[in-house]
Amino acid sequence: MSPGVFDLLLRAADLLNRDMARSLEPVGLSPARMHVLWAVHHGGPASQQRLARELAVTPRNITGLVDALVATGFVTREPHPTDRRAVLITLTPAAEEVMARSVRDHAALTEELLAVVDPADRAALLRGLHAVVARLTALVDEAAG
Amino acid sequence: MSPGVFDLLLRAADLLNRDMARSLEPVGLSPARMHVLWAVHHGGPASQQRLARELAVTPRNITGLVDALVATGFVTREPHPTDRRAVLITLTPAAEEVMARSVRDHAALTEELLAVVDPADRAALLRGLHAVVARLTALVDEAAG
DNA sequence: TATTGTTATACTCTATAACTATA
DNA sequence: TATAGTTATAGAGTATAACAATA
Repeated sequence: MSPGVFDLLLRAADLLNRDMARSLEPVGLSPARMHVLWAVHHGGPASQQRLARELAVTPRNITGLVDALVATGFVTREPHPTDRRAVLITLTPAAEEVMARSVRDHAALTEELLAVVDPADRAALLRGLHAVVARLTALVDEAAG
Repeated sequence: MSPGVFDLLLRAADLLNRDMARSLEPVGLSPARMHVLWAVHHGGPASQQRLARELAVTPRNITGLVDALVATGFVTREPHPTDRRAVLITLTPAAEEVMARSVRDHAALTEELLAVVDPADRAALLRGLHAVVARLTALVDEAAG
């Protein structure tokens, strides 16, 4: 029996993580820190609480990631306009540049991956992946309560 | 524009990792340790060098994972029959049980995921994933040298 | 009283470098 | 001289619990 959806997705996951870690390394960013930048880039300046919710991680964890991103010049902690307890995590120009390049690389890889798929299979592949991701999302949400 | 292959794969990867971590937790296994058990289960008793190569990780890292698996009763270090420098990592009955259940869960999830895909799309989905994984493998291998 | 972020502490995974015992 | 594994050290990511400041 050839590998099923599960095996293929697992393998793809591993490879994607490897590839992303490799491409981030020269910029001095880890996957976890990139994830924070990505969340701020889509979604705008965010409180650490919001980031914790979006990355499904503890607030304490965000404190550490933001500390590192501040130290390396990718984000700043700005005062929240209406809540003096909170901060607004904001991207620096350096981070905006990284994100712009990331979006381009991202699009290039999407094209490259789709290019190796038989044109007749492309629509079905995307539909199938959508369905699978939706089911997985439901499973995980359900388990998380 | 709806999400492309890349986004869908990334999302699926994240969800799969979450789901696997969740299902392993009650058994007292982390993803990295499970990965070791999996490599020994398929492939038979292994030296730590072989495991390091298969998991693409340093030998020192394997020492730590094996230490933890020995301490929790999932593997034993047996003497290598012909090389007195090496050891053979072997699964305990407890680990064999865990693996048997894992294989069942694995098959169940594969079926469950495929079930939500339109039957007319299934073959194309598998072909497409195969092609994408092959391309990703080539990209990563090429980058690794 | 509830929420935002931080200090304190700890565990897991990972890496490099130096060392030992054996090949 | 090269290989298998370990000791020593370090850093990143993650978690819980207790605490301060503010809402």
